[in-house]
Parts: sequence; structure tokens; C-alpha cells
Amino acid sequence: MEKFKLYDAEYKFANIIWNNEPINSTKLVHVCADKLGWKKSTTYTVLKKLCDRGILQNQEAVVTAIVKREDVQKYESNAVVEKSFQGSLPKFLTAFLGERKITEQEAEELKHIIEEATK
Amino acid sequence: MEKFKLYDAEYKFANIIWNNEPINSTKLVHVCADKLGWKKSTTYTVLKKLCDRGILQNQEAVVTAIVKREDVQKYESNAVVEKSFQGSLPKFLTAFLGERKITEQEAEELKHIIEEATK
DNA sequence: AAATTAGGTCTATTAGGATAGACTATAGAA
DNA sequence: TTCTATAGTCTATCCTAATAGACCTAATTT
Repeated sequence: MEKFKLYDAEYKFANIIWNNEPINSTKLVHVCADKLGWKKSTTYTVLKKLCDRGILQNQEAVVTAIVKREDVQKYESNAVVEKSFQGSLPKFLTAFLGERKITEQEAEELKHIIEEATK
Repeated sequence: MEKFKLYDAEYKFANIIWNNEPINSTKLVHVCADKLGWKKSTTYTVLKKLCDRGILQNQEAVVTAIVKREDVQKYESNAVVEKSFQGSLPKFLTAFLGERKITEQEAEELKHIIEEATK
């Protein structure tokens, strides 16, 4: 779903919401000034755009997320695999791991996740 | 390495090179016109930029890649995991798989890749 | 000799994401 | 009643990735 596509600035912004929601809009302006160096109008402009796209909502000066972080993460992960690996997870994994070595422990964790997906 | 960062148009272009190299530059202009709808100068402009960045090379009208597809794939895979999953492959995998189910066969293939990375 | 083709460069222009300035309306404090 | 803070909109501007038009030189072809 293209709906979950966030541009860089939007992504940083959304992260602030996810980490702080629910958050009062004036408070949000301050946090963005602090963390992103944004002016008030910048925050409101981006906020409005994401609200219009149904990703966030701003009701009575309380900002919350409609689309959850997990939704965007799922979109992002699928998007790379699509774009760069013809949709193949094995290809992705191979490229990601490369020459890198992982510990037994990490391997176990990964294998467990994979096994869960077969049930 | 930031060197491997390719913008959308550059990425599509690089794919054409990887799929066709070595390729004569005039031929490349035609392929790009066909596949990307680009004018001649667009092809040369992008080509030059990627040559300047050491990603491609154009010698005596023969275009080849210096940076290999695998290098960019490795960069891309690491970049998403960094950006969206705090560098955690398990988090990535969990998000990617989501509710999706995979077959025993696919699971075996993935586990094999993981085991190889522990050796 | 004149026209065409190959192989490029250089300098715009366009499009859209990122950012912000100016202005407005309202509620409450001084 | 004036001043200040809250909450927000609307309209730019800035930057840069994407794209291309005009122009150039050296071989060939006609």
C-alpha cells in the first residue's frame, strides 16, 4: 500500500509521534524544534499533510497515529525486498549477511522466527 | 558506505547497465529511450554523474559497472535494517513475515543461509 | 563538398520534497 | 482593555533530483 510510504522528513516526524503519542500539538511543536530544528509552521505543515493522508490525526490539539509503526515497518521491509531482491527473502538475507558472521545465539533467534512463520 | 547510495532514477539506470554490460554508449542511449523514456542527454547526464562517483565507467564508448549490483544490494539491505529496525535483523524478519506463512521448503532454505553465516 | 552518425558536454528547466514567514482567531491573564 | 499564549492556516521560498535542449567535434557516408 502506497499509503504507508513516508518521505525522510515525514519518517523522522512520525517517529516522534510514535514515541510520544498521545501528544498535545503545541508540545509537539517544541519537541520538533528541539529534536529536528523545525519551526512551528514546519511542524504544522507536515502534521497536516500526514493527517490528510490518514496517517496521523489531530483532534482537539491531541495528536495520535492512525497508522502504526508496525504497518510502516512491514511496508518498508517488503518494499526493499521487492525493489532490490525481486521479492526474494533468501536473496535479501544472503546480501545482508554477506561476509558477516553471526553468533549461535543470534542464529537460534532467527531460526525460531522462521519456524514460527511455518505454523 | 554512502558511495553506494543511488537515487531512484540512478537505480533504474544502473540496473540497465548491470543487465547489459558491457554496453556501447550509443546503444545504451537507445535502451534508455526504450525502457525509461529518456532523451539522449538525460542518459549522458546520469551516466556522467555515476562515472564521476566511481560507480560506472565509460571507456571508449563502452560502459561497464565498477560497483557491482551485490555491493548496492548489501548497502540497501543494511540501510533499511539500520533506518527502520535499529540494526536488528530479527526485528526486520518479524516485520517482513508478519502474518504471512512460508512453506517448509522456504524455511529450510532460510535456515541454511543463517547456518552458513555462523561458520 | 555536404549531410549524417557517433559520442559527448554544458547549461538550463522542471518538479516536488523540505522548510518557514506572515497572518488569523480565540481564550485567559494582567 | 490590553497583552500573551494556544492552535492553526495559507502562501511562499529553497533545494535538489530528474530531465532535456542546444551545441560541439570527429568520422563516415552520400
